[in-house]
Amino acid sequence: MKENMVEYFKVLSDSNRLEIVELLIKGQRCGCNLLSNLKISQPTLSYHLKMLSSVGLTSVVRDGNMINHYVDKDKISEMITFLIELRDSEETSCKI
Amino acid sequence: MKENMVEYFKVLSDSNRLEIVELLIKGQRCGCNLLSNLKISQPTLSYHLKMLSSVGLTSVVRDGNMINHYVDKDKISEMITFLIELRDSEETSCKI
DNA sequence: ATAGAATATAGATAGTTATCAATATAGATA
DNA sequence: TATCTATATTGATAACTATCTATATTCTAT
Repeated sequence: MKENMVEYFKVLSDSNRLEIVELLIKGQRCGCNLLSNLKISQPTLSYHLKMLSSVGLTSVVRDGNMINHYVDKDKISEMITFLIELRDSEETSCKI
Repeated sequence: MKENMVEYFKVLSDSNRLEIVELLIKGQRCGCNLLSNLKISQPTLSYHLKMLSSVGLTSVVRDGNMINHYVDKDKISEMITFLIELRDSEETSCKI
């Protein structure tokens, strides 16, 4: 679980990737659409999209020539759950 | 807001720092205490603690020789709020 | 004032990351 | 099949990161 979180945090710790997620969460899009909304080259976008899907935050579905990307909201929910549990850890836990 | 999030994600995207936050959230601790719970050198710990406090995720309070660190839970709450709003963004938003 | 403990800084380094230009691949369709 | 569009890969590079050892600083208490 925690190792997953480190991966998710890492992937979201780049402003271009976070922007991509913000765009995708409103509905799936192809790379060419994303490209017109970002100030990066196509290979760089491809690299970022690969990072996102490599940890499972996004998935893809082909549509003819285009490849549509979408966010797996369950992964976002996992992050939310993790952070809530982290925040609400009891102070009375064993400190060693 | 979003730039803050990128910073928070970056700081939490290292397993040692996430471990530090998990230890600190249960109650404030000094570096020497943290050190005994981690497999890193004292300077490396100092470096990580500085990263955490530089973005405001932790703060410090001196207690004699020791410096106690504690997590600012409001920052964790900010992350939770951000992720919830991200996840629940309406699909009907403008796609351009 | 000196000594000891806790913490910080400096300097070095191996590894990682984000980025690009150039090129390759894959799929659709004329 | 030839070509066009979308996407991926390669190779290069500058910048950044995590880590260490060695050393410095800071504070407390003797």
